[in-house]
Amino acid sequence: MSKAKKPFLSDDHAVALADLFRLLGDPTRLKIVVSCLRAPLAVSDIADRLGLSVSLVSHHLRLLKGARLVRADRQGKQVYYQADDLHVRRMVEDMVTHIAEH
Amino acid sequence: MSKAKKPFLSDDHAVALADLFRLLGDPTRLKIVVSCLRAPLAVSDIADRLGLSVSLVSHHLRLLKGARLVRADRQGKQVYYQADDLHVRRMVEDMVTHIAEH
DNA sequence: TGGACATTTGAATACCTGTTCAAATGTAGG
DNA sequence: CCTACATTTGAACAGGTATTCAAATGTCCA
Repeated sequence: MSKAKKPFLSDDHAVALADLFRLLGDPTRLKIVVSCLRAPLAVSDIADRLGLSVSLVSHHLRLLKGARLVRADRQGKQVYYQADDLHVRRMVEDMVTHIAEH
Repeated sequence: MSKAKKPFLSDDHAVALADLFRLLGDPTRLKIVVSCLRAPLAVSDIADRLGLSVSLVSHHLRLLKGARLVRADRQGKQVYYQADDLHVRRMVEDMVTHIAEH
């Protein structure tokens, strides 16, 4: 049970957290994240499922990987991606539900 | 107890949710939101506290108000702003804590 | 009403970023 | 090695956006 501390954001933390939100702030990238929230998915599978070019998906995945929002696993020719940060994963799922419920 | 549904994002929902994240995806705007998470704050107070120009803060508040992330209350000459969406408020507090704990 | 204070608005600028296309790299099998 | 498939990378372009400055609007009080 916490004491309801007043949240304070240092400049560094603000930048770090904003970086995270900004990555989720693009519809295409957000859909990519959501699509591999539960199960690992190959790049071309994500592209097919979302109707996007493989190149575009790869560009976005690079950014997401850079922020450790997503993790890559090579398996033969294909590279499987999945959401990596547990906390962020739950938060995103939660917000998706929130939006769906209006 | 929910059944752990697979999160799905329609195009509309993706855009709406991404809009929300994008608003939080700027460090200045994020700090503005956080600064009025708990108590209503006047525009000039926010500006002073964060070391920003009043004009800049006002511009950002307009965007935040447009997304109903923030609510405005005029009291005489001053306009007090506070975070409006309960769910988002909790989410932001949660993420601030998360970032602070690394 | 007139003047001081608080906030909003608009235009202008400089920077950032999502997307596309073409080319390069990596990987498995014949 | 060569081919086919999967992914990555880089350059280029278009559109978006955070910031600043000056001017306008709103509000109170003498």
